[in-house]
Amino acid sequence: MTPTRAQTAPRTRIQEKNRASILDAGLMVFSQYGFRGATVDQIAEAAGLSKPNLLYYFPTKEAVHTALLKGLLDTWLAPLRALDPDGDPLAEVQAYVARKLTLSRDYPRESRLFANEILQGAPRIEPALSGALKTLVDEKASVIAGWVAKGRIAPVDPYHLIFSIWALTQHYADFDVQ
Amino acid sequence: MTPTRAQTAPRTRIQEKNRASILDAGLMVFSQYGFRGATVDQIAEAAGLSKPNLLYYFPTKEAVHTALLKGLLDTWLAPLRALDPDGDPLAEVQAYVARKLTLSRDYPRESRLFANEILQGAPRIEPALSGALKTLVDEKASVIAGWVAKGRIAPVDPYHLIFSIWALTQHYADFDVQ
DNA sequence: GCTTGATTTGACCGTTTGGTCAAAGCAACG
DNA sequence: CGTTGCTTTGACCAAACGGTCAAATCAAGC
Repeated sequence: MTPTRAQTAPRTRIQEKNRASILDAGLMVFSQYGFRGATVDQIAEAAGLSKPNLLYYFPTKEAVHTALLKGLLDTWLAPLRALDPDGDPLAEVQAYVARKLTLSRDYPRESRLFANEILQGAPRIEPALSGALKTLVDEKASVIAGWVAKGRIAPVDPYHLIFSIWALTQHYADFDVQ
Repeated sequence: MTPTRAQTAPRTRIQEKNRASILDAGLMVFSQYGFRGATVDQIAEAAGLSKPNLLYYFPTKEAVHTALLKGLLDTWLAPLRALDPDGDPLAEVQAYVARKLTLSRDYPRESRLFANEILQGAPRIEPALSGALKTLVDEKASVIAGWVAKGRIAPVDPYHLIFSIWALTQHYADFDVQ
């Protein structure tokens, strides 16, 4: 009925394949040039499609970008989500670092896309981020603060710790051109 | 004679003022949207000038960007350059961190401009960077390696150390919107 | 106040951009 | 084979883009 396919569940095999190609191409182009710097033609060519064909699967350029960010958040938040308040602090933090590092290494384009969005003041991620991510960060920061209070780890600012790990792992991905 | 003003030495008061306005505006816009995402109109408006008037001082959009990067490198390399091989290792590294942190805090836009350029694979900075910066980094890395060899500091990979400091300080600037 | 050179701008140009649309191609199923 | 609905595309559009140009404005010395 509606000309544009549903975002949630691709029906046919060909739709699944093309949507995947577009997202993959979009990830590549957006992460390099940012939202405004990326062109639909560029993404379409990288996906092996014509421009109108791409617009058949995603109504606008922004729709591709939004879909990427949405799919990204889950993956990106997973390592932090797994931080267990009842586990051994040092082991938990080390596990978190390891997971985050693996992510940044395995998904450098996702990491760059995220960094690029942040650079622009996160205008498109704000709704999804300020809700889920901020809550999660606050929650896990209080977990770390609890460990500090019980003297189980050295006294550090929890936000500083999360932030430092994030910065370090992300930059390993961002700067791998050097 | 030539319609475009010389890049090196602005003559009149008004030229100096306008060139400064343009560079300031360009820094703001480029650091947010990247090279391709930034528009000349946007920069001109931010500088309080008309588009043709901006093009009167800088022949192209790329000229503004190049001028910014060129002026940036000196400032950016200064903290690393000051690392003294004959000084006390710990004090030297701490001083370097402090200088770099101050820079990233005082010049967040410059930091973002640099990060944005890196994200795009540094297509415009390559000539100036691969020469000066790479040599400098290699040089200072060998200084740190010397300290390690003499047992004056804990054994760390010099590149890893420099890289870590860079990543951390830079991200303090990049992510200050959060 | 007139001249000279620096400065500023409105109008314009060719290209690229995001997006539309009608028509064509295609696969599957009766 | 013919119909039905999914897929693809060439042609097109209005807006925005980087950049040009001739003409207007301005500042300053004579």
